[in-house]
Amino acid sequence: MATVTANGVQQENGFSTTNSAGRMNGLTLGQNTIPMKDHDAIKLFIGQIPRNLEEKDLKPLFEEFGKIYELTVLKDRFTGMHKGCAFLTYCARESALKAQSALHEQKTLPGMNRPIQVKPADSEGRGEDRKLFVGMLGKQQSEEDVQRLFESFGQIEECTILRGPDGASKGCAFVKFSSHAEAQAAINTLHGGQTMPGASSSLVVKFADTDKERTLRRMHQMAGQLGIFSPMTIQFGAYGAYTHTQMMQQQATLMAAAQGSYLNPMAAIAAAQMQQMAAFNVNGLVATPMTPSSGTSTPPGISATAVPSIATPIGVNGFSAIPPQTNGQPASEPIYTNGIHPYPAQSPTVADPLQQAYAGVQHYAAAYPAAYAPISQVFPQQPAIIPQQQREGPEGCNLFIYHLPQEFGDTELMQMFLPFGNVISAKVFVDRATNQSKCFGFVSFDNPSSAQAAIQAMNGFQIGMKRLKVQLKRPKDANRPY
DNA sequence: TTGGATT
Repeated sequence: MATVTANGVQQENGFSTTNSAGRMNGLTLGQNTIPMKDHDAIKLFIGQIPRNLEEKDLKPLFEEFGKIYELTVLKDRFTGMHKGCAFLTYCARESALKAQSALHEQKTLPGMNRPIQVKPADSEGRGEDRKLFVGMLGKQQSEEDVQRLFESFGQIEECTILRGPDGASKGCAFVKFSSHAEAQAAINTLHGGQTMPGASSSLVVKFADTDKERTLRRMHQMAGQLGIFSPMTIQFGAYGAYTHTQMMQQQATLMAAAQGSYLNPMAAIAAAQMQQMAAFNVNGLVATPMTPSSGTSTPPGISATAVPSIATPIGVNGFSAIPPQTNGQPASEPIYTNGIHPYPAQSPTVADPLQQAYAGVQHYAAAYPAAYAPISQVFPQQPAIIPQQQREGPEGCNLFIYHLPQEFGDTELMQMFLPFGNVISAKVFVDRATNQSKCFGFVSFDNPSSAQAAIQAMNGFQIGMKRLKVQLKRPKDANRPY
């Protein structure tokens, strides 16, 4: 309990709040003490906190080292969800140093599998300009390995490998030097210079995102989340903006609910944020009716009235979705509406393996009429500025595809698998240096039966001289030794 | 030949 001494200096637990320098940490007005902090106080970042601990629960743990000026649990800006970390400022600088040495990596809070982090917040050292993001590390490389790699460039203040919830490395890290120049020197020498064992491309060394960039990234990620509504059910048209906004609100609500915060006011804030994004997010995927000859039939989930009239049953990016039946002639050149052909101008001959592939896929599409819908871009003059998020579906919904034609990109991959269900993500792996496809990729559906149907139909599917290999993606922890 | 990653 706090007591007030005769001279008005507040005491807690028998400790004087006057620090070693003789400065008072509290301004006492009657019974109320307004906390004051030293001018050289340090703001600490506290990491690895269980999400069920709030300020009141954390306070006792930290008060042991001195009077707390401010303790704030970090919450997600949009959902209000506890982020598992906090900022802590003691009134006295010394308390911060004591807490750091006593607690940092020294104990693990209940339910956490990594030790608590107690260190000066990034805002303290204006650390952003000397902090590096390191990508393309081998998954088995440790903090020590990374430290060895960087130590010759200067004094390393911090080295952290990013890990998933299970402790597995994400193949990237943060390395903070004591100066910008040291960090720059490391970039100059190490970036792109070598490929780590097990990494798919050469080492990436760059300055870490600033706060602003991080915020932008978050927004993009959130925009990408929209994709959990499959392209099949997303539509823009005369009422496009309304539909889109509605969808975003719904999305925000779902996100809040999914994260366990139920329906709280933050969802409304998130919805407002998303509306703002709606203003520039026009990665408009639109499903359109299947064939001209069956104009009354509409694929599941598509409301005929909402289909914009300017959309036509022509795939913009790859092959036509119309089975080549219009006049009884064999498949002719696909129709491109964006003026860009997916591969260099070539007269389409039957001998062209890729053309065969396209024709084959078209043929395949024809065999799955109910599921098949082409993709069109409704606002062709507006570039799709939100890139397709790479996202995994639930277990059993993610496919690994090998032996893709070199020319296949994300779009072609997606179109090839659309007949089997809602593709929530399609990603062809590309070599960073050459921008060339590595001829394998991933497709994620929103349900396992679509994935199974795709395996059944497409595994062994011949394209040119190669046969596709289509199988379930290995789960992340599959090849971990013990 | 198994997701290009930002506490």
